Amino acid sequence: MRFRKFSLNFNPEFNSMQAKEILKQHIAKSALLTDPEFDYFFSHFKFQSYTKGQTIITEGGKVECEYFVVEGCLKSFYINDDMKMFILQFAMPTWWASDYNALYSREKAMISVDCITNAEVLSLSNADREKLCREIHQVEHFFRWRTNKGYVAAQRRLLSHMNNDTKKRYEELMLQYPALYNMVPKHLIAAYLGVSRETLSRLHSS
Amino acid sequence: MRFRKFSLNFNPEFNSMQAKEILKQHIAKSALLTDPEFDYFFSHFKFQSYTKGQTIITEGGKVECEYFVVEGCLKSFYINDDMKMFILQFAMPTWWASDYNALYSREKAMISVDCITNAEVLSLSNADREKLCREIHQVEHFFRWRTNKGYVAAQRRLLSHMNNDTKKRYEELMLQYPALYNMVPKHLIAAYLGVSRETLSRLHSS
DNA sequence: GCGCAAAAGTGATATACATCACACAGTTCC
DNA sequence: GGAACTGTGTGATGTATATCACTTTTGCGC
Repeated sequence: MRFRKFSLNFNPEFNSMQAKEILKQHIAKSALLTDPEFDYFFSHFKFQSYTKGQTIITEGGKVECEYFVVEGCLKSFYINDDMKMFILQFAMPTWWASDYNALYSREKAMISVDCITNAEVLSLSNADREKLCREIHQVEHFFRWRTNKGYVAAQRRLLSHMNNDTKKRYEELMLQYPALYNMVPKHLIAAYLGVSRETLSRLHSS
Repeated sequence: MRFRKFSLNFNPEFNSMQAKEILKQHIAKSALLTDPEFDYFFSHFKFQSYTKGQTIITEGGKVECEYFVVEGCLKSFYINDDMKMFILQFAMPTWWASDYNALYSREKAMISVDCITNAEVLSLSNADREKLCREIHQVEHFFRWRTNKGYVAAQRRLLSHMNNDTKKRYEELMLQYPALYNMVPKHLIAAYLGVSRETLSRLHSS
């Protein structure tokens, strides 16, 4: 039997209503919104389907939105002058992705975002986020907590990068996201760890 | 003439009123508070003086506060099992420092904070921050923006670490904070860059 | 000013990782 | 089923950086 290694893991039945429920549960973890408040909040999101390989944010372009992943897997990445790619984040369901510097500072994107698998996302524009934050105190609260979580995670990853060798960082990543192993090609995992694909490959044999 | 390389850069006249003004200017950049609101906000801070070498947050201990630097320079750092130190942040005037994971999650500190020079800080407890965020919407707004800035900076630094060699990262740091060169010993700069002091030393000769 | 301790520089050697080159396996598409 | 492409494994070699050991310089208390 043929084993589809990079299975799409994609449910075509997915729709906006299920997405709404997933976002609702997600928000509820750190903010208290009444049902009407949440409905109003949700009305600012656009439900969007992307196919594997599609680009959502392009380096050098404008960034208008941030994206809440409902299904599938995105990556946000940077490509340097030697065309080498570095992955900042794999965005799995209930994760958010964007180029936050570009988004907040109205600058051109330095970071790209694209789809590793087919994906369903909810997009929210910068203008609408700021509007919602102004209008609903608890929304501002939610975004403060979410950003704080991201900040702590980024610091932790930086520390891990300074402190640990490739093998240790790889094991950490697999412990945190076991699903990645069969979902994304190894050279992308290498690009996340910041090593060459060859070095990553050799880890298994040692 | 003897040149005091690690000058204290310390103004004994500094007092709570000047600190208040510095904090006010800092907040005003991203939030709009009325004077009474700011006075109320400020009333939750404690003005504290520390001397060079004093520890503010100890690894393994409780973390109750975050610290706004008014004068001097702090460092937040992690020490690994081999007793090697990694510096997460140099905190200069108008910067904030704490172990944000421990502070938000009520866990024990993994990160320490101490004083590179004599320092004047304003401390704010976690409980008071949350209270103020609840009571004054603009305060929550301020902390969202501040945290977002930190998040973007941490991501940028992670990228720089994956992308650039030591020399480039050193030059970046010196460009961003020229004052550090004469303010902190070189082995601390090495600990920030994540390289050995020997390697940093050899950069100059090449 | 003297003496100790902390900081900084330097040489020799070891090592993790990058890079280049190539083989081959798996997937996709006609 | 075969071609083309993408992904993966592996050997040989080069290089940046760590580590260890030692010396020199600087800062600071007495």
